[in-house]
Amino acid sequence: MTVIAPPQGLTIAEASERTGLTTHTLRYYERDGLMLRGVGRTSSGHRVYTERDLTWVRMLTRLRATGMPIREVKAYAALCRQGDGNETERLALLQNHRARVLSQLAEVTEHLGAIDNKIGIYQSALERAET
Amino acid sequence: MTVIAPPQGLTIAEASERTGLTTHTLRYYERDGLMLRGVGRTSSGHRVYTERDLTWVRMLTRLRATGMPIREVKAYAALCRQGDGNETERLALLQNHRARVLSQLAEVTEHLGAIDNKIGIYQSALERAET
DNA sequence: GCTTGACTTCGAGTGCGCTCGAAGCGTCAG
DNA sequence: CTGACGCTTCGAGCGCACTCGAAGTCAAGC
Repeated sequence: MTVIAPPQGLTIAEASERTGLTTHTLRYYERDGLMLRGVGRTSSGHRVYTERDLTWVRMLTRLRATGMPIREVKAYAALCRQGDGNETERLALLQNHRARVLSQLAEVTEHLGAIDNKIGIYQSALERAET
Repeated sequence: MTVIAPPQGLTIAEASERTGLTTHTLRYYERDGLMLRGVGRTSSGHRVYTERDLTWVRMLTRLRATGMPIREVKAYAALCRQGDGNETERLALLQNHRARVLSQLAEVTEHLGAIDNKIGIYQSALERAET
């Protein structure tokens, strides 16, 4: 019967829809300690997602989408959870990640260039064949 | 006792060194049908890698490094193995892959931008803190 | 008051791509 | 002749990130 999300809160189904993650994955992330804090519950135990939760999930999604392993996201979440005073560590973690992503982008781009060459070879072979 | 590579051939250890793949991985690729043709053997059954084999392994590495799944590499290998006449399919496969890689690059780049913003925020927060 | 269905927890299962270990053999230095 | 080494095959195991299924609960509509 459609759980009514309490004022300002979203059900897990709504959170799923807005983040593009499945409800399974959202629960898994919470279980695994990737959320900033445990997600709130209604009196009946249903999850209530706030906008802050969604904002965090979106950040988390960016980290994951750029290849940060779960365990490192977890470490970052732990730092944020701890509160003020460790900004230097958080910054270092993100900069580290940034460097890795950049070098991976460069690598992929280089490989792509070689693949493009191959594509070019097939294309001109086919052109020659059809004349 | 150091297997003497036959004229123009390389042992799996040498192939490993030149490709950066472990001998385990090289054997696994062959087992799994990713090689163009089975790698040659000496009379005693040891693998003999030719330059052509290495060239193929390097292509294969590029495909893998850009995220092509093993099963698709296998499909591409099968097309090449089949010989002339399916260049259109090979081209389509590569172009398809190229498109996926490009959109993935774009996505990662976009996420990276957001992460960069976060980094900027931490940096200016830290600067403000130390004055 | 009963059915419905979206939620809950828990733990097991899946797919991918390696990665590793065990057991055996062939060749050569000593 | 012996021992060591580097290969061989085969099959099992692993790490990651989900993904799924089962069994139960709870609130609302009929």
